[in-house]
Amino acid sequence: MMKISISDAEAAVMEVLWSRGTQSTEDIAVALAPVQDWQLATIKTLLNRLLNKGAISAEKDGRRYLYRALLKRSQWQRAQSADLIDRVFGGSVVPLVAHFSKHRKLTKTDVEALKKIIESYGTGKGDRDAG
Amino acid sequence: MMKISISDAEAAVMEVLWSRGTQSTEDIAVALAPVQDWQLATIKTLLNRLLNKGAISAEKDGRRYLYRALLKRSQWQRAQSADLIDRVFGGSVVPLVAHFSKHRKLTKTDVEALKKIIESYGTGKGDRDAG
DNA sequence: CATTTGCGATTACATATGTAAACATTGCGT
DNA sequence: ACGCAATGTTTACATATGTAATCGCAAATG
Repeated sequence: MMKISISDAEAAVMEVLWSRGTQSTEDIAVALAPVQDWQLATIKTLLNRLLNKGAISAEKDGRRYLYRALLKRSQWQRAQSADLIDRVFGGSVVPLVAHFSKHRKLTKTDVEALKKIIESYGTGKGDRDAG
Repeated sequence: MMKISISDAEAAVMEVLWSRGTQSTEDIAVALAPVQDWQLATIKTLLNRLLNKGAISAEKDGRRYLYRALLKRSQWQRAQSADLIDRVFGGSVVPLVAHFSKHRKLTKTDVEALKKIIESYGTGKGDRDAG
């Protein structure tokens, strides 16, 4: 299982597939319009690159194609996190959280949420995916 | 204060300056030798790019230069973190930690450390930098 | 003083990425 | 059946990045 790595622009397209499921090029263009000032051509290019990388699949639907994410969002998030943690913080989440804490980037809600996560850690309360 | 963005290879060089302080090209080469299979020329290129980006400064020392990091490691870590959190997790650390938790990537020690951080959060125990 | 040589500066070149235009194909409407 | 419009495919081109080689100059050396 080769590691798929996608670029930022490509991730924007994936985001649409992740949140809206199977979509046509047009659908994606519509979904991205409010956030990305891209020509349709650009989206076509990105879809192609994603296809080549194996991050998405295409299934014919009449004249056009419907695209579906193969790479899962959680896979991607995990890879991105691991990458950051390794590259920037020497392999542990702790310095990252410490960093946020130190710079007062945690809201009251964040702290509460983190407490819950930490407290329930190891008690089997957290669900785990198939990985 | 413009935002400086450095590449991965450049970060490897910064890492040396951050951990060892002011260094000459040779020093850097020596420090990197065990981890990066680079020619001296490569390091020279990277130092130049870092200079242009304003991430480091150079001070003459006889025939050579001594380089010093201008961009602080914490600045960089903060920028990288913010970037990841925004790009991948919608702006909050919580999903990231949750993610790590879910995938059992937290060691016992991590959990303890996180508890401390969370508990002391807001009590003024954490120091803050000059912003 | 002429020559060698250690360094920084300049130039090079491939791949990835952002961003698109041009081209090709094929199903639709008339 | 034929031409047009919608879609996908190919080609394009600039910038960033990884990775170096080469050039040019100042300093050390004989």
